[in-house]
Amino acid sequence: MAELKDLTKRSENYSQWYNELVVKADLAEQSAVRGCMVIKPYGYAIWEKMQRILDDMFKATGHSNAYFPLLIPKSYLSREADHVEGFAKECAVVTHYRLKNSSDGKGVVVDPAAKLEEEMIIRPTSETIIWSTYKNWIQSYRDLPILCNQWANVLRWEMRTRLFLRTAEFLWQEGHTAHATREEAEAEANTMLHVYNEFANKYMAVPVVMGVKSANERFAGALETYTIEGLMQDGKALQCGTSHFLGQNFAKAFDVQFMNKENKPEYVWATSWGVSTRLMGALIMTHSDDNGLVLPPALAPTQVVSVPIYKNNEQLAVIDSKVNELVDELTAMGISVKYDNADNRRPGFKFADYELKGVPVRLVLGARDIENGTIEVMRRDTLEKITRPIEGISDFVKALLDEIQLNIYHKALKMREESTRSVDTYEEFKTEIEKGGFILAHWDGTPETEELIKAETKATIRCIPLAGDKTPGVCMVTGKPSAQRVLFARAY
RNA sequence: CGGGGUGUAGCGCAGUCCGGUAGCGCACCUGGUUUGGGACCAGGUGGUCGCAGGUUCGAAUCCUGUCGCCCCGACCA
Repeated sequence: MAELKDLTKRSENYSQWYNELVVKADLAEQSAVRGCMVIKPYGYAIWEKMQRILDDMFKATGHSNAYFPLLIPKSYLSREADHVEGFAKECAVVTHYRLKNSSDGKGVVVDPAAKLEEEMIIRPTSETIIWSTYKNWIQSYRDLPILCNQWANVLRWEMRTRLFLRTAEFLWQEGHTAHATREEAEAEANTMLHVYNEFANKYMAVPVVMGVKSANERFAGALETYTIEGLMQDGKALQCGTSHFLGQNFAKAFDVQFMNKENKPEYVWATSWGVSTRLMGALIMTHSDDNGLVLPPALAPTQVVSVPIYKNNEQLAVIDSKVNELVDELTAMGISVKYDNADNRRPGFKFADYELKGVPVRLVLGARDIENGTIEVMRRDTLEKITRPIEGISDFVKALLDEIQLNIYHKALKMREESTRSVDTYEEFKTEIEKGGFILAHWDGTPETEELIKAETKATIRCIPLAGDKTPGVCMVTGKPSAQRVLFARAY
């Protein structure tokens, strides 16, 4: 049972609030292993729901799951120049395959005789191992497309870590597809961006902006990186998912050619795309409040919790039978419901605990309600309590869950819209960026200008939005022409 | 790798300046009364004070060394 001390207020120290919430809501904790995280059962249950929905969406768009090795020979990583440069600084390396007893009799040491001829990298991402494999799978245009996804863990040796947002090891899915034409690969990258967009908006209730990354922020080895960007409650942006058009870079690096319909050899076109347990961070930082987690009904492991209030066993027996009926009804409607009649916690404790855990709806039934034929309904998003006739309560709860899902989305969307503004001068930009949020501004399209802005303000271009205002203008820094406004923010 | 903190019960901390029987809150256990928003009363369990030396009659406290962790920065999804 979680310890139910009050959380730090969000407004006082957002980072501290976030960390406490993750730990106290029983989602995850820091492991003793450097930079790594233990995802606890409650947190994992949410991740599993995300996985299941995403997996269905991938299948619906024609993809299949597969699995590739954790270890990547060092030479593979260096085949693609940009790729190795992007990841080299954060790779864990396996150099030996055996331990032996220490000569002083205490513990074990690495056996120097067991040095690997070629070191292995623990995958930071799987493009290289997968493309070395795809080489053997592809001879003809008839072998294409290959549409694979894998659910896996990856390791990036980060300097500083934060639960869910940046951990050394993290869980994710990575899709890796191979196509016969450029158009098809570009369409695939675009399709998956939209899958992520739908998932974030519809299921996570996290409004995101779809866009293209600038060259500086592009994935190492990609020709184009598409992204969904969210805005957290503290005004910082969070990259929630990316989809990359890789062109023929990896096909060339791993010499993956196929015979096209004209019987001519051609390099394969590629995409990769991924979302990670970082989405858990996005979920937490978008909706939660000072009472704890607020979960969208679509992802809440428990959507409804029922708590009885009674003075003696006779009363409890009556309430039990009434609630059990209700539980059956709700379960039959596909709603996950928990009846907590454990008598080792008092009602007030349970209320606070389920609020901390973000359960969307709470039903309270007491002797008073039994007499009146009523039940108390509390919704987590607004914390409003109402007492209603118990008759027809299942339908009411089902509708309420849908309403909560929409309400938290609109609340987050409203917050984002209020935190998004356009500026035209660099001076104004410098003032506004201090207040947090998204800023739309003109940029001349050069990496140099972007770097200057980053160095002076810590703000980066989150993306060049796909939708919205496409009016040209002039760069706020250099005065050179700009095709459209781009989205700036300080980011996690 | 730089700058700043910190290490005392499962967790959060006081005690360290000025050496003298190791404490508080939470959690946990037992019994009772309670139960419509984080219960109360009584009793109880639990700590080689990060580690190693030194000074002293006596060290959580002073000295020396060492290790770990946290925060800020560089790096980054």
